[in-house]
Amino acid sequence: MMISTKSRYALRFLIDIAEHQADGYVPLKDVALRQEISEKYLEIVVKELVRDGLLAAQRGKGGGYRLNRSSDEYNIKSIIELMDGPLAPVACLEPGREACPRQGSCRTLPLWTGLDKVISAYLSQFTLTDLAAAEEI
Amino acid sequence: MMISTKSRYALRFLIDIAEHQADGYVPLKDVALRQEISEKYLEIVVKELVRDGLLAAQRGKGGGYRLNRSSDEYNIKSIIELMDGPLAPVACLEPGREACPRQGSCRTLPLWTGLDKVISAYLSQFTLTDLAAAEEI
DNA sequence: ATAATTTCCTATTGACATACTAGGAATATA
DNA sequence: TATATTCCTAGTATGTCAATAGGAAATTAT
Repeated sequence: MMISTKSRYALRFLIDIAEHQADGYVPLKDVALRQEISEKYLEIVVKELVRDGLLAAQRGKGGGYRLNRSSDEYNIKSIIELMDGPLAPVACLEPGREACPRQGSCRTLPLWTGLDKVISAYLSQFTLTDLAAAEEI
Repeated sequence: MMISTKSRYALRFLIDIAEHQADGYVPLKDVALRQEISEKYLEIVVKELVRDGLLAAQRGKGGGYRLNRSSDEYNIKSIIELMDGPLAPVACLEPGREACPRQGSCRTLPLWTGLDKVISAYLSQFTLTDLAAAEEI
């Protein structure tokens, strides 16, 4: 398993907001109830989404969260990378990493590079809109 | 990062054996030296490969390991699953798991199912032969 | 036979990340 | 002013991963 609970919760939170923000700010409590996720843990997840500008937050009574942009501007790959860090299947492919000394002769590197491409390409093609709307992708 | 050190070492071990077994049994020590992997840890990895019939082992002086079949009969996906367990990107897709109660309404499930397919399809298409031979895949 | 080599077996450990909990402060509205 | 909500800091339990340690069993080369 490679996609963390944090990423999965973040996606479900964003989708839930996308589906309910028509009525104004959506309180975290409501999402936690609908999605059956611990409020306290969800707070931690959502904090990062706010900090990175994906969500607008409003404190106090009547407050909550709403999306900062239209839902087709939220790329799925970006969201996951925001929560989990690089999607690279092996450490030596993570960005900002010094080159592995075995790189030249490594028989497995091309395999991992290809896998990385396939995963990135797949996740890059979807946005929140796709997930909120679709029964099937 | 999703591919464990165990899987990566297993692949490198098998490839190394494939490239050197012409001379007879290949001792673990030699592979560990060439691949710069801790002998003791490699033992643990290799033990599983033997137990599952991928490798034949010969004890004592002049002993070591060799492949049990021809190298194009070693599927990469199978090897990784042997070491790491299911490749499913999320727990709810792991085989032998009771169905998630939210399954019907889950907005993210199709995403994970699709990702799982893409990863499986990619890794299924290669064998040890491809890795041992290829500079590029 | 014997020494050397090699696999096999059991146990332990340190480090780290993940998922989650707890309590309350700050803020805004009804 | 009461209430509802986000925000902030801290702590914790659990588990997994990668690696180490020490030696027993087996087999061969000499």
